[in-house]
Amino acid sequence: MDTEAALFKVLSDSTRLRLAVLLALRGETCVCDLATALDAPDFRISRHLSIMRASGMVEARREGTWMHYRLVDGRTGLETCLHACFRDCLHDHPTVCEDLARLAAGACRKEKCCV
Amino acid sequence: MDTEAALFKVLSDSTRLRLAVLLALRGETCVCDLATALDAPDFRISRHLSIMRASGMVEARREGTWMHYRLVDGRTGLETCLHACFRDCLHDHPTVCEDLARLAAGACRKEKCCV
DNA sequence: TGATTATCTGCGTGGTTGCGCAGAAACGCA
DNA sequence: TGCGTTTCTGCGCAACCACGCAGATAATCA
Repeated sequence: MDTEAALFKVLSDSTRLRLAVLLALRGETCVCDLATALDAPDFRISRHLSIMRASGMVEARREGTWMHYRLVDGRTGLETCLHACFRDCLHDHPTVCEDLARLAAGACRKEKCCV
Repeated sequence: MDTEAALFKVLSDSTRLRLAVLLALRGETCVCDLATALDAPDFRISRHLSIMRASGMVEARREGTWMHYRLVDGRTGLETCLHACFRDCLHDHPTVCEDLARLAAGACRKEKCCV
């Protein structure tokens, strides 16, 4: 049961939970866009993503200077169920809506990122 | 989003996660039976239940010396979804099965409890 | 090579967490 | 009131965690 508790622990921080929901809704996204979305310093986003990566929840793909993160497909029933929770129960959460709005407004200003 | 993260935080400890799943599967159960099920000292169970109670996840009902705890009906989509996870994804988890077996073997030896 | 941009990481700090022990509280009963 | 049972709680301790800062690393381009 430690494995399952560890999964919940990863989601027990609001920064990481917001990242997980964003990745579930938007798919692959780069660090700078995630930092814009959450209005948080990039090193904080990066550190939380590395925690999520170590737990196996997300994977990373490098493209030039940019790192693109994405949610790994659920490998257990619990993981799959939680991903569904992200999409179905949290997609209209005020904070998530704000995050998405900031992302839409601020992303891709750096032209070569996330095209 | 802090509210939702706090919900995950409650479940991020394996003792509390086991308690939540047990209560989801068995319904109302008293502290001594939960301590038997998890094979853990009663004061530890009690403390974790008080954390779950403070978060609004469980409610308690006193009956003489015994305290019976039960999962509160989900009041948000997320809570309801998580309860479904407990029942659908974790009911056959080895640890949960062991907990249920200990409970079946050891419960109600104290005749007046949980009849 | 050197500058620039994007991302990551070592470090110190303050705050939180779960633990066991021991004892307290709540209740029933003689 | 006094005893036994069940449950809860104050305390001290060791481990963990998220934070910001500052600097390192990685890749691109002039």
